[in-house]
Amino acid sequence: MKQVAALAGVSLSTVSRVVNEDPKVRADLAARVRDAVGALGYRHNVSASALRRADGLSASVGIIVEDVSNPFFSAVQRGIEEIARERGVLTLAGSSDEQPERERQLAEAFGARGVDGLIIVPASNDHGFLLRDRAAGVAVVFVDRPGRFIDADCVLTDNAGGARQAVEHLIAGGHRRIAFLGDRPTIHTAAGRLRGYEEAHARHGIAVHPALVRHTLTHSMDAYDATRELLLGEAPPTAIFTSQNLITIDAVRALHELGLQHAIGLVGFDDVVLGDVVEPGLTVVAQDPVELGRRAAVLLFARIDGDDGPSQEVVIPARLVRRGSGELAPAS
Amino acid sequence: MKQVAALAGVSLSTVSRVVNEDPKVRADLAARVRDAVGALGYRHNVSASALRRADGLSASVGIIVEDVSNPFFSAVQRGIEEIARERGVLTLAGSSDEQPERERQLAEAFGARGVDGLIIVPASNDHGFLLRDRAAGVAVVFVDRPGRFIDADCVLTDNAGGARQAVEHLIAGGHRRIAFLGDRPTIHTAAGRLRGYEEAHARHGIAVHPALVRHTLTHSMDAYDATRELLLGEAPPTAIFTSQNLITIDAVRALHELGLQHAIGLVGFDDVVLGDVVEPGLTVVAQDPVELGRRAAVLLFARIDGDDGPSQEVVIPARLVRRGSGELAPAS
DNA sequence: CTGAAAGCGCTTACAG
DNA sequence: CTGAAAGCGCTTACAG
Repeated sequence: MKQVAALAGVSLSTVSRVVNEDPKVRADLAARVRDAVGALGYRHNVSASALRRADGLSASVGIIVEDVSNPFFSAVQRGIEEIARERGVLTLAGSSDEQPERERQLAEAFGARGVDGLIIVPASNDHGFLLRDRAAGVAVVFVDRPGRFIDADCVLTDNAGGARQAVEHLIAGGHRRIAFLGDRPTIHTAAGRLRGYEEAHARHGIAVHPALVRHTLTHSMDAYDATRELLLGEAPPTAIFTSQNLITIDAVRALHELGLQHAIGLVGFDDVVLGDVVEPGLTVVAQDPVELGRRAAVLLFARIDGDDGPSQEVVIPARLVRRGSGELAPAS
Repeated sequence: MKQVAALAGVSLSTVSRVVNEDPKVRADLAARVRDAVGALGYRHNVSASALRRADGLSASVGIIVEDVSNPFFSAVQRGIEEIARERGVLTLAGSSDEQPERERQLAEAFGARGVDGLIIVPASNDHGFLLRDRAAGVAVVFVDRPGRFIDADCVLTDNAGGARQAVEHLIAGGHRRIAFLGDRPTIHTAAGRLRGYEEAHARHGIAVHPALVRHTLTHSMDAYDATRELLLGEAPPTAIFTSQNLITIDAVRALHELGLQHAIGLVGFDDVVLGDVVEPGLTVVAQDPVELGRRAAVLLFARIDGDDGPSQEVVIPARLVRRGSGELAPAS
């Protein structure tokens, strides 16, 4: 910037004003500065700028998801990026891998880079550590799951409602022995979906069979193994509700290998690529992850712009998509 | 930091040294500083630090891919993150949407935030604009496709070799009329895969039928429509080579809707979720996108660490995975 | 080993 | 409208 000022024959202040598009600069001076910028290949240093500027904004936000390569979360990330892009805001992204410690480290690292806000898919069960960041002026919005021990905006899918819908759909089809395959029950979404599963049973006066409820299917083949065990064991279910995209994929794989895909009902939470092509087609309760991301970003930028109203909880409904696997009648 | 110094009763210099883990600070002073840091909830400002520090490093790198929500690119991003994480380096990510202008803007925006390096999936056909960033000390590595008009490291899949393998596999199965469904031919990967398709034909003395070669299938239903047109037209192909994940998915969908999935051979470039469950299973030439990302990151950090050897081109082979769709004999 | 001072690249009252 | 000066939060020679 110093060089630009020298070449243009103006002061640093003037260069700064031109770079920041202050309209009060005389046209000919501005033109000279812009020429110098071009000639020198000057690059504005946003970090240095943020250091001194009144609002302290760095025009960047941090995103913490469970795993950037999970299609669900990468779609959330994409939704955030779309809104951020309109404002010229950049996104930093990191994967917590569902580890509280890693989540904390990422939040801290983002904070240390001066992000204006943080959009977080919670991994830990205490987000008190974010209070400090917020006190330092960092906006915080949670997405997919609410934060804990902190009052902040969040954008959620109606997990219980979606799961209830899925399971009631199976019940309406005549199923009475419906298995539940879930992630760690400590995860908010997993808990909500389990609740929906139970509510659906309760509404129809059907008992939940504890042996059919399987949790903590977190690793690559867990749900595959659980599906096999359930189906090959005694008193197998006539239908399965898989409560998450990766679990659905594993279960479908197991069903196909056992040749039971036309015999056992299946509804999954989250849509899955090729879900319409597999036979039978996959009946799912679909979320809209891009929309989840967009809404979270809108909320975040409202806070960055100074909105200090009470915190909001946005709930987005899930949509039942019938494709065949959920419309199979029980064998008996 | 000033407050920390005051509370600990030491100078700013000492606080800075402790924060940067300089071992030459007396233990009791260091302890006092750390206590003060804890008590005050002090957060280190990495941007301000980078401004003054000798190496000028911000411990962040920028990633530009076509679309962060495409499973292929999100896996690349994940691979980069894994390597970056080991070094405590953060990743900024953005989608170019295959638009040169957008790619340039992202690179500039990342540069303005002082990233130490850039990993780019090229969208434009002239990366001369990066020369300026590089002169300013920003390392550059390309991934998936090479950059143009700039001498830089890149990590590529063997596109021509993989495509050749795929098409020769179909030829070995008896196919002579093999369609090619591709992205914009200006994209390096698409061009390489087309070349492999042509080479496979040439090696076996088979003529390529221009009517079976379809390009620029960039939008959501393009490949679906193209598949229908080819199959419902006169002189349809007996097999299809789809040169990219999204195109494969569209083509499979069209095949299934036409009920031709067991009649028409198919090999796709890129693996696809549920590709083993669909019937017939999808034969693909699989890339390893996570590895692509990892290798690119390793190369980038070597440059950041000062490696100024000649630029490298790393080529990773693609792997044929037989699952059924590529082993279908031609109908005639 | 520690501290006072200069300065990284920038913005912003404050005069003029 | 423009410029000189102070200062954002930090690091780093330089003395001591």
